[in-house]
Amino acid sequence: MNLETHLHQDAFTGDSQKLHLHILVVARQLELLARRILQPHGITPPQYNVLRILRGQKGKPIAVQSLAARMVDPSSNTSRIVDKLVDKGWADRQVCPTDRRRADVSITESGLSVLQGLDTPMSVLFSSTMEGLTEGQLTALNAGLAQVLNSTDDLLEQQS
Amino acid sequence: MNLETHLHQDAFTGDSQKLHLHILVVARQLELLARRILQPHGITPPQYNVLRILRGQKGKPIAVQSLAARMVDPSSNTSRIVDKLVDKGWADRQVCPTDRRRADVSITESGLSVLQGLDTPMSVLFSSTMEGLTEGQLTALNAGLAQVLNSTDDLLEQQS
DNA sequence: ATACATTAATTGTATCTACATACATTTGTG
DNA sequence: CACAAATGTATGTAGATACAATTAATGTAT
Repeated sequence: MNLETHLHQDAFTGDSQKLHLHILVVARQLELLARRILQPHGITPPQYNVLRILRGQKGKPIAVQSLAARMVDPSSNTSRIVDKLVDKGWADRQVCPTDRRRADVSITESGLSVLQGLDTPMSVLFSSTMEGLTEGQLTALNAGLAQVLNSTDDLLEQQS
Repeated sequence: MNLETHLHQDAFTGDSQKLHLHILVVARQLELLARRILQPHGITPPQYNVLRILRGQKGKPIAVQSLAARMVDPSSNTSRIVDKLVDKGWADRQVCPTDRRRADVSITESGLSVLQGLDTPMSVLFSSTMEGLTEGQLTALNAGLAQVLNSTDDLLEQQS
């Protein structure tokens, strides 16, 4: 099923607009698929994202703002996402000794084991959604999106 | 700025995961840019999406469910999005004469003129975000994402 | 015709998000 | 040291979203 069929639309005004829509639609689908996997475990995609970052710290605590900078969706609500994780016992938060404004966040054993159970289904998701692509296409797509990311970063920076 | 820098991360576990993240991050950026344009006019991205679909109907009314099928984000809240548009006088809703369960939605003159004012900035957005790409890259990206869309459609259908 | 299932849209509810703001702490400057 | 500015986090609030349940109209089978 192509984009036209997916959106029940005949054509688009240009390849740029089509790519724009393609990116939005596919992102939406990927998030939906991830949600289906995470939901039974009581985790939302942003929560999963934060847990992954925490695990990547390999024990080293991280400040909330650094966490936000590493997230796919760097909203201003990282505090509340961390709240949820702490409530569930998957993360630990304590005041940073050297700068008491900061909150050091780290993952707990329980958080690690939840993540571990998700590793396989999530990596199966990654590969199965991309399995129709050749290695060359994968590289080309990543390169192209890197270029778009460049443009959007510029445009966003230029506004702020 | 590449994805690694953007997410403050060193590497990814594979090209599939990287592409997955690329798509999510770029989609997020594109939506943010669109939001900046739409916000001063009091329109949200989903509302804009619906208005565009209504205009594409060229006067022919459309049912809420068909509207939902054509949206980028086919959430179950199309009713409430239409509510907002009707409240602002941009859309019109009336009971379908042949099937009174259905609600026929159409765009108003006022809605058309709001859209018209957004056409230029939005198409500038489309082209400026994609301007770093060659025509060939655009085509390749669209083809690649069409392939991914295929896979995600399959996976989602298979679940439901 | 009546009962039952199906379809279309809306509504309820909890959660999540955006954006602005508040509060505490730290840093820089005279 | 005093004091303004900047920084890090948390919260208040309105609006949006996900998912389930509900209402209303139509289709279908006996």
